[in-house]
Parts: sequence; structure tokens; C-alpha cells
Amino acid sequence: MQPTILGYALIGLTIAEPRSGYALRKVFENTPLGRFSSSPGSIYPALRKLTEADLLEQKPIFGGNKLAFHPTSKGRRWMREWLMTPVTVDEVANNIDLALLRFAFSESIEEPEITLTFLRSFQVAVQTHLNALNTFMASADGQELSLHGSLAMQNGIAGYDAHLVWAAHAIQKFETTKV
Amino acid sequence: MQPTILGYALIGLTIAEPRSGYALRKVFENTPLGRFSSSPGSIYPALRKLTEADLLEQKPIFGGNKLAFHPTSKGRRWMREWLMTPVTVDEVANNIDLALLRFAFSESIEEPEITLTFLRSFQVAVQTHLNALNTFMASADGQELSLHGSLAMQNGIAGYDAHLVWAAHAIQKFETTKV
DNA sequence: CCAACCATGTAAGCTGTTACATGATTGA
DNA sequence: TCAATCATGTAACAGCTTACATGGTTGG
Repeated sequence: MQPTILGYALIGLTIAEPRSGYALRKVFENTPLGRFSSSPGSIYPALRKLTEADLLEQKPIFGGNKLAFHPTSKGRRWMREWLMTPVTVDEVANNIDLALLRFAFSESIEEPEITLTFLRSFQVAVQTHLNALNTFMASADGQELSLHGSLAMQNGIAGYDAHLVWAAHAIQKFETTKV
Repeated sequence: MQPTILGYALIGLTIAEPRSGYALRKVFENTPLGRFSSSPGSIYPALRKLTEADLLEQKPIFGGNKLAFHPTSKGRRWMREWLMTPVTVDEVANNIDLALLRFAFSESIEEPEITLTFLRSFQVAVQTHLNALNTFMASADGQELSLHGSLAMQNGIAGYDAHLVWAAHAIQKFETTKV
């Protein structure tokens, strides 16, 4: 069973800190992770499936009696593998938000090398995609675009440019921090 | 019945040019609209629903005998209303791709004023959201972010900055073209 | 004590996915 | 003629949404 994106988000949050289902819902309500629904109808069934798949377990929080969801070792392993999956051009083109979500969660695996590997593959994928877009704009097809079409392309190119600049900056930060 | 995003995409494409369901699928396969699935299991049921809702109709293409989906007048009206819906901060924060899809389709309604109104509301929404992000970064909470967290925020801010610059540029293009 | 919040669930319904299936048309 | 492409569909299933429901805890 492959977790959904929501599933990975739940595992990632419990790695950062064990939480109750309710607390997880609050995270989705009150933080930039709000792109996920906080509806009980999505969270609780997802938690149950993750528990059944032995990726999460519910046990008392350290020094307390309340129950909270914790990642299992299998859960941590799967998360790590998800984060280590190289960023593809396809992911950059159609799901770049997902890539950035993965970057955010790479914090929970406290290994700078993993974040760096991720960022480098992100950089390569963005650069490759950007080259393709620029090539298209320079081609005959690109020259024939309507005003709307060419503006939409320009918007895309400017966005990927910003991502590229950011990636270089982020890599530099992690390289200097690592030392 | 409110069309889904896929539904609006289908109406928009048929406004640009009447097409068969198969031709619509090919568009999703071979263009930047590839974010939509081209699977028959999504397209054909969607086309049937749109036809039942009197937003599309299937009739012979001009001067031919082959059938193609055309927008009905109701379909055109609904599309126009969808495009005229102002961009909200929430849309910018969680669904900016959808806003840009609407921009792209505003080409099919050949009224520069509509595109301009859209772009201005896009610009305001992006600026508002950007202000909120910058305020957060300057706040105590923002100062306490981890390296991952602050880099993720910087990435977001840089992206919205690019959108803002683009919007100003696009507005200027349309204003000069309009004359 | 009572309102607000904590905490967890179920049921119906919609969309979309994958996989399977059918048959017509057309160009080499 | 035969392979590729055109063209349209169905069935099973997964995931999420909305709405409904229940009960415990806690602070004022």
C-alpha cells in the first residue's frame, strides 16, 4: 500500500511530533499546510489505513496517558524513501507543489545530505524543464502564440526561474550549515 | 450543476474550437494542459454531464458530417461568469494554478476588458497575500523558523513576487493592445 | 454548570483513476 | 489488408467532501 500525499503529510507531522488526529486536523486548519482538508472524513480514515499498514501506531505520549499517533520504524523508512525519490521533470512540470512539500518534510529526517540530494535533483529538473520551455518559445510554434498564450508561457518561465534561483540559494545555505 | 475544473476546461476548449471527445483527450495529452488526465474514464462521463446540463451539445461540425462538441449559449454564459469571478486571496494561496488556467481561457471570450479585470483582481490578491507572508516573516513567529521553514517561505515569497511582476507586465500589454 | 473545545467516527455522494472493451476509419 | 489511429464507452475501485453524530474534558 502506497500512502497518498495526505498520508505522507500525516506521517511527516507525527515524525516531527506525535499528535492526536485532532491535533493533526488543527495543523491543516491553521498553517500553510492548509491545502489539505482538515475534515474528519478525510483524516480519520487515512489514519486508520496508515495504522493498518503499520506505518503509524497509536500509543501514549511520553510521560502522559493521552494517546497520540507515532510513526513506526516502517513509517520512518517509507518517509525517508519518499523524500529520497529524485525530483523528475514531470513532477516539476505538473506537481511542483508536491516537490516543495517533500522539501519541507525533509526537515523531519535530520540528515542534511538527504536535503541536499533532494535540492540538487530539484535544481536539475527545474533547469531541464526551463530549457524545454525556452526552446519552445524560440521555436516556430512559440513565435505563433497569441498574447494570452505567450503571457501564460512567460508567467511559467518567470516562476521556474525564481525556483532555480531559490534552489541555488538553498543549496548554498545547506552546504555552509553542514560544515 | 456547477462544472468541475475539468468541465470548464472542456467548455473552454470547445469555445476555442469545436472538437470531438477524442480530440479533447489529445489536447490533454500533448499540451501544457496535461495536468488534466486524458483518460476516457474521466473525459466521456464529464462530456455527458455537460451535455445533460445543456452546457455542451454534440452536432456536426460546419461543412462536415463528423460530430463535435460545441458550447451552447448557456455554456458560453457560464464560462464567462467563471472567468469574471474575481481572484481571491484564498485562490492565490491554495490554487494559483487555477487562476492562471482561468487567465488562459479568458482568451476564448474575446473581450480584453474581461482579461484586464481579471488581471487586476489577480494583482490585488497576490499583493495582499504577499503582504501577509512578509508580515509573518517579520513577526516573532517568522524569526523562529527553522532553516527548512524559512527557505520554504522564501521560496513562496519569491514565487509570488514573480507573479506580481508578471501581472503588472501583462496588464500593461493588454492596456496598450486595447487601444 | 455550561459553553467551548477536544476527539473520533460514519454515510452518502461525487470525481477521477485504471483497466477492459468495442468498433470504425484511414494510410501505407 | 493490416496496423495505427480515431472514437466512445463501462466497471470496479480509491479518495475526498459534506453533513451528521457522539461523547469526554476543561476553564470561566
